[in-house]
Amino acid sequence: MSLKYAVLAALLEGEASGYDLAKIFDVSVSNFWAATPQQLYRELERLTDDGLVQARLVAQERRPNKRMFTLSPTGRQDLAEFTARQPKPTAARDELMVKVQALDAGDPTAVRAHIEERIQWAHGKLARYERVRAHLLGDLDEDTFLREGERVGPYLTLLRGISFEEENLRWGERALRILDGRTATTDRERHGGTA
Amino acid sequence: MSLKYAVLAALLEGEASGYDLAKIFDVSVSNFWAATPQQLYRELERLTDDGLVQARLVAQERRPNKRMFTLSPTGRQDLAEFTARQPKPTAARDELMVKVQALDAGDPTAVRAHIEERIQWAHGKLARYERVRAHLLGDLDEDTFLREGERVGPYLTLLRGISFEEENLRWGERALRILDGRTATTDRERHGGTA
DNA sequence: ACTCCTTAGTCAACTTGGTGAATAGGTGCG
DNA sequence: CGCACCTATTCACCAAGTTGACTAAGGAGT
Repeated sequence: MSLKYAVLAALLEGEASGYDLAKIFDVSVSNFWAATPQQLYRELERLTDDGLVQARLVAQERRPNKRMFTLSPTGRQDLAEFTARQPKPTAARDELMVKVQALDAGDPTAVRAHIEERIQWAHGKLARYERVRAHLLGDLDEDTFLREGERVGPYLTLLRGISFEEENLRWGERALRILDGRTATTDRERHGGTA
Repeated sequence: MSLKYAVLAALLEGEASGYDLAKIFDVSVSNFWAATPQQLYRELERLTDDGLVQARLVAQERRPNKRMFTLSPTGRQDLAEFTARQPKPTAARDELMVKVQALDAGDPTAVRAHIEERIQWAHGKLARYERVRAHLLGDLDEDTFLREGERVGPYLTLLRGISFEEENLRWGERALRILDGRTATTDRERHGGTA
């Protein structure tokens, strides 16, 4: 149900094509609601049928034609009503954590490598987020923007995304230290230390 | 695909019924992989058919009969291989954030209230996590456990869960301050201040 | 006595989400 | 000159998740 509203919320930024939305989702929305391009196209189709967005065909030369979508008044109101309804609790889905959970009965060095990749990934995400942040702020400083900007919503979700990735980083570093501490211990034991 | 391995990983703790697993998922696993009881029962059925878990019927008096599931050697190996494969990136699904994103075109006071609820929820989760942590540690202190415990996996995922909720708390408090700062500004403007 | 909660599970229907490929011209790189 | 990537979308299928009801018995609270 929420993909619908994630799309409507994304269209608050203005007219966009399915392709545009796919990119927007990729860089920012995916942080709290991931969706593949196919999901977006399908959802836009439905939203158009239900009159929540208006579609218009833009013929292009040297590029495929595209359909641009705008939030309709009905869509805007539906979205507003949605914000007032009680949200469902967060549903996390992190495959890495499943592997970490099973680490002791699995392949600890492989899992260690996955954690390192996750750390690299987080660095990349943070760099992209910083660019989104600069873009959102425009020429205002943060305090002014937060007090007077017309759209703090996207900034707040961005802050959540940033602290999520920072937390990923801190957790990852700690996890690596812990795992390294253990292999060190195991080595010592192997050479006849503790036992 | 990962629900399968989340279940297998949970069975590393020992034999459990579907009902037990539902509770385990509720308090700890749900943090990185949420699942409803129905999903678990279905998955256990499949895993039994595929020989990855062994099922045994336990007749009970004054309680409904139950089926207890154990990880089979094949299941254990499948799980180990899974840990070595590259994980998919995290897929977040947070309805509250969708509402926050649309906040400026929606109902800011309602969203504010949702954030407050989220904060309360996070407090509750943290309290439960502390109990899980104490249970995992047993009589060891953290350092010893992390160096010598046989199963650090569940502890590491728990740490991630704890810092996630702490981050929720910090973000929530900050978001509330920001929103309050804005209504204050709006009030001043209404009384003829800034313009 | 009545109701609600807990244990323990099953079934069916439905809604979402994910995968992979097809189409098709344009651009950039070496 | 060819190959890979970018724009832009669609189709078809398959996998996964969600909802709600139903069964059944015991215990706890009012």
